[in-house]
Amino acid sequence: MSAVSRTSDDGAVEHRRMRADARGNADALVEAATTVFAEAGVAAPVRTIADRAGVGVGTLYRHFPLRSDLISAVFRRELDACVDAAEEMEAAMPPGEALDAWIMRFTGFVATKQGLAAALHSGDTAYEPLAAAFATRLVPTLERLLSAAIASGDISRRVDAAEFLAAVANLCHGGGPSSRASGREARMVRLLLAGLRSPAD
Amino acid sequence: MSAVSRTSDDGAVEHRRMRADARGNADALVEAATTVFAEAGVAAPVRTIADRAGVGVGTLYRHFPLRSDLISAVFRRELDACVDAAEEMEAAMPPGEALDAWIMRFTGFVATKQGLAAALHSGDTAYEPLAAAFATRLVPTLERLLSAAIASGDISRRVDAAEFLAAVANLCHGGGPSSRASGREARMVRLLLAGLRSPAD
DNA sequence: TCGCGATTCGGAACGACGTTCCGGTTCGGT
DNA sequence: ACCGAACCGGAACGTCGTTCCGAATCGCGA
Repeated sequence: MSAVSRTSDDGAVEHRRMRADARGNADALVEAATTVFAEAGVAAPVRTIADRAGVGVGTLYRHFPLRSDLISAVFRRELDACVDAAEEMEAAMPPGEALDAWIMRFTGFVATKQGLAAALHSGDTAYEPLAAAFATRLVPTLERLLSAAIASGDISRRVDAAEFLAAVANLCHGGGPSSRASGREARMVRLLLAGLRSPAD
Repeated sequence: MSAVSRTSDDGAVEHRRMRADARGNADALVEAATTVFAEAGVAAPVRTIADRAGVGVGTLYRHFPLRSDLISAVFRRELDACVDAAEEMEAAMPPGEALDAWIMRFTGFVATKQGLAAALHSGDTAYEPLAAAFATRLVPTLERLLSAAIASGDISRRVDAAEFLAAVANLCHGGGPSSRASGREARMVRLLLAGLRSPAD
């Protein structure tokens, strides 16, 4: 474990001690991946991303040896925004509402990422670091929201935060790039939230 | 639409007007696929199935031109059993319990079929006939159960049967071939069911 | 300013996969 | 027993993820 100032803790791009061209390519790759993922989902062919970045596949693999590294780099920013939103919601509304609002926020995040949830639960070991990154940031946030909502009496059931998060993510897989599918997913997520209110058996 | 006696309505094996060797191979393929799907999930390589059946890939594609045809053939029997179970449950218990029991039965069915739900929602058009077959058999069953439970006052929310079914299936994707994952999924499905009891907003 | 070595680049190459295709084989009615 | 139709098997093609290495490039020290 040589300690040479990693910019992120998930194996993504190192921004120090890098040649200028290398860094330029890494940035171009993240940008290209962002576009391609949005258009074709996270399962998009690697070569498509490399081509769009004007770079060979070798270069892509040099910077992101694991497929999950590239995905992490692309979604880390949005993930942070999602976590930050929780703090604002906690401050602005009662626990029960904050919980609902944040879950719906999370739903919106996942629903637009075609194939993200599928990748996370594919069992493919290559995605475990990515799943871990999500869990590290998201699970504590949800735990806080759940605890507060229980303390205030807004919800009556105690559930495992990781389980609940995985469930919500799973609920958002649905029907490819089609447009109005999001309505269906949101309805089912709301149903799940309603379940938290119903008395435990 | 030439009407020459199809044994099933989803494009699977024709059991009439077939040479004896052809039919033997078709049966061997279904049997092999059953084993392989159970061991490695529905995404298992085609060649694995052909090898296990002692047959070339050409033969496999001759009998099942669409991947979904093979999957249909394998799961149709279990699917029928699932539908039949609903009738027994309706006769044996009150509507609310019957609904719960059948949904958990369905959960058990889907949970053991690695990748089935993922395939159904992959957006790949090859799976649309399969999805249609599931919907045709399962949706009316769930609609009946839901209506009865509403009429008896056991549940208070009205939901779309197809949506709910898709949601339950999605909930069961989780974590690959690992063993005790089913507990998590069942818990979340129960939470969804609890949501049906909570008063509509 | 120049040179040289470490670093990075690009794409050819490999293996796995789904799918198509066709020459050879086998069935089964006559 | 014969012959055409139906069927079989696996070679072959295109796509994908991933690895590998000779060639090109950068940037530090002189």
